[in-house]
Amino acid sequence: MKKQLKKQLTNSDNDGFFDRVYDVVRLIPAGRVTTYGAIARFTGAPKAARMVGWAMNASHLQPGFVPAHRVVNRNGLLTGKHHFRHPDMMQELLESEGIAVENDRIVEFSRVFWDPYKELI
DNA sequence: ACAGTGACCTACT
DNA sequence: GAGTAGGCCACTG
Repeated sequence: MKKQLKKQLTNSDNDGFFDRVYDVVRLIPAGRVTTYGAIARFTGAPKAARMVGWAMNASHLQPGFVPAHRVVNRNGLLTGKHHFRHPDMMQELLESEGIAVENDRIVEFSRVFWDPYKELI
């Protein structure tokens, strides 16, 4: 575990996928959210959404702040809430940023959705 | 070495 | 529309 993470942290023989993922996630403004798929597309691996999820799993070990709570699945569902220190932390973080969450789902998801392609061009 | 498992998504029945 | 299959690739037993 530590070895692999160290590899990514040191960025030695890494193709940069994880780092690009973290970079994009860090660029998500407060009060907006994006999806695993959107990040995967934007980082050049359209079908590697699961890897984005895995990257989020290790995001808390990254240097700096990685707002993993602003990344949800395509339906606006908070599928990753159980991987936070507290299961309800994800929802509370989102609500503290002005995002309404109901039944583990983001209300008005299409309105707060942040598309890297539209915002980072 | 190998098979199973995932914070997922798209595309095809 | 629901259900299935395939893809991505790191990690685990």
